[in-house]
Amino acid sequence: MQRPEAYPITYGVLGLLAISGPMSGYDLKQRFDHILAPMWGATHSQIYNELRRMKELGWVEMEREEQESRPDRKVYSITESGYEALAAWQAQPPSVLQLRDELLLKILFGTFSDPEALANNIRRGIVEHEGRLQRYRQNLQLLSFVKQPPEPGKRHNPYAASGEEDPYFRLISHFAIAYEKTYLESLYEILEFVEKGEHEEK
Amino acid sequence: MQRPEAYPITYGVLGLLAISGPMSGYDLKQRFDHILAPMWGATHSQIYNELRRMKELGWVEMEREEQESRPDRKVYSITESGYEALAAWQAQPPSVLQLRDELLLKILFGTFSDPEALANNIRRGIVEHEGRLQRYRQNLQLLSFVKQPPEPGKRHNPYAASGEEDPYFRLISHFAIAYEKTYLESLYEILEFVEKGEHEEK
DNA sequence: TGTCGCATGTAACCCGTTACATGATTTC
DNA sequence: GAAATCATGTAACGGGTTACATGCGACA
Repeated sequence: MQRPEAYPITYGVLGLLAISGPMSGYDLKQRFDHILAPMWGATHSQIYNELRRMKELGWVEMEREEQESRPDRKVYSITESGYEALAAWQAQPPSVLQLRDELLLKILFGTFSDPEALANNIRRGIVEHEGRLQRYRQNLQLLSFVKQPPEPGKRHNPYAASGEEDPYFRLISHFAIAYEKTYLESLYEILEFVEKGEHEEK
Repeated sequence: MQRPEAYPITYGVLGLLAISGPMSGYDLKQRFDHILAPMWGATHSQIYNELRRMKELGWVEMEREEQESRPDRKVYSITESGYEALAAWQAQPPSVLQLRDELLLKILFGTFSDPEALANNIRRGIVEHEGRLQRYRQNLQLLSFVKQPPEPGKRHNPYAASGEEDPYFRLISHFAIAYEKTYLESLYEILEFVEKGEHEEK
């Protein structure tokens, strides 16, 4: 079987260009961290890589934007061929979700751990996920409008162009919020158990 | 910064040996798929690799078990030095959780997708996660006793040896069930929205 | 006759991570 | 004067996946 020409991360960048309009690699990284955080992560080096790949495939175009006293911005936009590639990927069955959660792994083997150290790590996890929950809630309030100035003769996100919010972004944000709430509830429950054991130890 | 001597997957295998007792690589793969499915995945080739790594580190020992008309089983058990390594890892702050969910990615860009194809993929996701939910529930009923015959002079899971269930396994299973329920609720909600749009399209 | 389960490995590949690199401007 | 932001890249490395490899017994 031959290797695919693109990967989920590729389509992640492509899709962001589709729903949010033309952007530089730098902007894409910021957007990625806000909007795609619940489902995919990417470093800036990866994004620049995918942009090069997609340019070679003809899925995106690049326009240089000159700036004084700063490096030029390279603004990428999705092409018609890019829209087709995006829809074709979306029609394929997705790969199976694979979690990789080191905190849960440490908890599972809790019998062999120092209770205090374990409790500390659970508390760290709670702080981390409380932060995520807040950010996702802010996303809904601040970023629910995926704005995009309509350009004549070009395709664009119909919701964004009309000033409405993209309903899929709202659905995914709800998902992310529900997810974090469930995650946190479990962590609090587990912490309670570990702290009880910590107490009995003394 | 130098590379670590071991990784989460390494400790996943090591921890399984700690809570479930001596096992072959083949057994570890089966256990892994059942117990660690909610938080980490591993192929058999990876497990054999980690066993080799840990044997070199002195964290596990191997004993060959001869069998007629089948390949010999190599039974691995955790050493005292392995227990120490496990606890040391557990005391370190865990790496940040990074989700990679291709289905959510496809949904987020739903504006540009064929609604019927998208709905089909959501239905696939529902089937997948309903299956997971069932398996995690069965885990709780069938595998809640992490049995392990007590061997004199050797360390072991105190819960398993006494015939009690490991409370951490129960907590993690509860987590996994709550997680899948939340995930499914969101998928049903999203499917409803997509099907409504599908209908209006006609 | 063929596929599934048992049982253990090796080889190739690449996405994703980490570190390195550059350099101006603005903020504390 | 240090740190953060803007802005774009390259290089090295390895964990994780996929495919290849072997061979017996049981079961349909």
